[in-house]
Amino acid sequence: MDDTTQDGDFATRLIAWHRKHGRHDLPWQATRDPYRIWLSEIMLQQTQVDTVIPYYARFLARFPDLASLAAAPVDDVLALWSGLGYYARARNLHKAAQAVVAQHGGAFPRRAAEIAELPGIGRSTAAAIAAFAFGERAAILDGNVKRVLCRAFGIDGFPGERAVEQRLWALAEALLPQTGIGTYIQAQMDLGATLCTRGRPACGRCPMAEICVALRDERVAELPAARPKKAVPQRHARVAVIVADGRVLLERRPPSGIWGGLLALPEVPEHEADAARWVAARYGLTPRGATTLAPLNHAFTHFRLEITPVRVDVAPAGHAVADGDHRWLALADLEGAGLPTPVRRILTELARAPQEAPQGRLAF
DNA sequence: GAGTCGTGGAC
DNA sequence: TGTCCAAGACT
Repeated sequence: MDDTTQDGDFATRLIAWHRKHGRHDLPWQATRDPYRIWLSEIMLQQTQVDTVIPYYARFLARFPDLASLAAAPVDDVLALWSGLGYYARARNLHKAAQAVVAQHGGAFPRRAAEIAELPGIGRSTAAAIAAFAFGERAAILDGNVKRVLCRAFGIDGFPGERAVEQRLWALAEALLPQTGIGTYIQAQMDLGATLCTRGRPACGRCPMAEICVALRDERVAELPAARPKKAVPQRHARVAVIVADGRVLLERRPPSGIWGGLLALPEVPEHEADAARWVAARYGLTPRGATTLAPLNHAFTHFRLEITPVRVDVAPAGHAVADGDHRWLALADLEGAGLPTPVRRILTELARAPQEAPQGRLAF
């Protein structure tokens, strides 16, 4: 089939549908400010709209414009990102803001090709920003568009595969209307998010029903093709909950890897049998007792992690090891810190019942 | 090209 | 409870 000509007025159908049935009241739709559009696109990467909305509002309240973001310490940015996941997005956002100030005099670049040079912005996100903020005629290819195109045009193969993705990009480019790009792109996203959904698509109300290959061939449920399955490994970690004077010791994680750059509970090396002795040796603290707490499970996309917290009460000792990569966090002050979700859960429970009797076995 | 990177919603 | 994956990018 010729993707470039047999489009059945794809864009025309989509835009007409969007006028009546699209989403028009999302918080980032009321502006053409590239900063606000950019922020929304980054937060929405691999993240659903309902999850983003409160983060978006808090972030803009603290950083109303690009200059304020560029001038802020990265820890403040990470704190506002805490719980949203994919923290490299926050670090790249911060870096990109500084790059715009340094290289573009604070004015956000207007063309998709330039926008894509900024850290954390790939081809699809750059196109979305350029289209929404500046009306550039550029194609996006996110999860929604992939799903809609695979179904409407009956495209086989896993969309993450190179050849399939190239074909989808070409198709997305070919389908672009001459005008009304911003509306068209929003319409694509809305169709995928509200109607051509993964689970139960509402084909009865779909503007593409007359031309949809998957619907015609009764292949809606099998398109797009599923990701090839892989075994998800199970990992284990012990973390030290070092408590002194109602405060807990946090340690910054390495810049790359899981929870990169975030403050988190120190991870006890696997070969260390005695967590308390390790704490004494590593931090120069004086343990008064250690208790293994109830383990908790955290599921990532690509592995499972069982976290066993070991509470180590130590003598105050002037709160040693306080530097840029360590921080004694008061349990009463959990909200402001940029913490991974499991760490926040552990500490919230600790703050709720700090004197609670040990739940697990004693470490020594 | 295949791994890595978080979290929560949907089923 | 498990499985899949969402407005992807980077290495």
